[in-house]
Amino acid sequence: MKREFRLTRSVDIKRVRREGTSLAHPLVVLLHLTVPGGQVRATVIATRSVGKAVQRNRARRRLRAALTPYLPRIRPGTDLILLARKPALEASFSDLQMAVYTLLTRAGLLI
RNA sequence: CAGGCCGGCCGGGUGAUCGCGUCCCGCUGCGGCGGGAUGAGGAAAGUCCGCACUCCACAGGGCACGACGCCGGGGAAAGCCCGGGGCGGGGAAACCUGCCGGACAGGGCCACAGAAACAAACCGCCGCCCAGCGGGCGGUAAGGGUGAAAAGGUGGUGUAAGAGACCACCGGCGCGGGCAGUAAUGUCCGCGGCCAGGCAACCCCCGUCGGGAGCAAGGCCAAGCAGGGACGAACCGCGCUGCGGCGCGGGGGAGGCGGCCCGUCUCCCUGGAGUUCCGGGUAGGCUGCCCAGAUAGAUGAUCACCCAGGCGGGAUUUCCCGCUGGACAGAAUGCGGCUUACAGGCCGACCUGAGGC
RNA sequence: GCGGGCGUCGCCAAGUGGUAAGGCAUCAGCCUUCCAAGCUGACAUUCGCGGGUUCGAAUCCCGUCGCCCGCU
Repeated sequence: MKREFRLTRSVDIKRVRREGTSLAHPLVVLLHLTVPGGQVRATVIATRSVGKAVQRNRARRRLRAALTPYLPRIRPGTDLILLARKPALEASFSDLQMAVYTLLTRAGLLI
């Protein structure tokens, strides 16, 4: 995932968490917010509840890898956050990808 | 060969497809594109000790507080490393492991039990007296009993009974000396008094060291806003004066000084330094910051084969087949240590047992 | 990255060198026709865990694990 497509600003992330819509799945939670004008920006968060540093990094990397193929198909002007849950560590990669796809579809973000 | 023990090292490899950070080169329609190089650990971890570095004006003295404490060497330093010494614990052995200034400087504590816990007579023993199958006074720490702990052990002399009271040997302590060792210390000889607890991971005393905070330290830039209330030292002397003030000295106030005092520095003394309360604004960038160097955090995803290892089956001396399968863990200023976690494997030294030559 | 604090029964907790209070909950019994209340009794061989100091440790020292709070 290129830096261009990343949601990096602390304020932006706080805004999505505050004003965005959230959708839950056993493996991952999706938060998204429509922001006029911009391109797609996304980030992955794994909190301490997922595990220690190794587990958190691993969860983030796998989720990022699962999300990347869908980026070109997401409606522009969307900020989104993927929040890793603990079972995401044990899940297979195809299950992770399926979970991300399901969430994006339910949110109506795919074009 | 089996088991153990010590030290050191490694801690998957190759390839394919899709991707990421940083740097360099080239092209560019400035959005990028192409090529190349490079990209986690022995503990990166816990944050337990140090140091560099930065700010607190300088980092000064004393108190307080904290850490450390056998000897020698290494080290910038350290609750660090190496070697050695003493006392203790474990093991058959190789070896592993705990502790280490002072208890006549002083204070405190030692529950229960026990007569008594640092000063002592409950039973017993002995003497005398009352007098009688008991009691009183005195002597006695050898015996009994209590306890984690109660005036060194054995034998003798001695005595009313006893006791280092005295003697011999042994153990311990102190002093003096010889020898070995850089030293801690060891060992031998002589002398002494016979020697009255323990705990300083309780306070404490002695010695050594430590000023405080920490890269969210700190520096620069940009953006933004709105101020208000309370407290607050009566200054004094001298000199200059263009009469508005200014300078010097003393006194006082506030702060640096994050525990206190001294000392010291800065600012201020009535259009006022500053302290404090309420309210308002900001939550960005660059730097510090690295031959990995991010700034919500790059080294990943998927797969194949191989290599260790484990299990099962068939041959049974090395062979074949199938399944399984690689730990602990992810840099955020850098470095030196400590501690803790860790599948499996390699190398070397040593100990014990069994067998062969 | 850094600074500080707390772990005692299922829950809330006292105890800071001498053998672990108390309340709620739970269980058993009494009372009641039954329930509740009340009364009586039971309930911590590991004080988060592992070592050490001490005659003796929840308490003192060292290490370790978990949780909480604060700092841009």
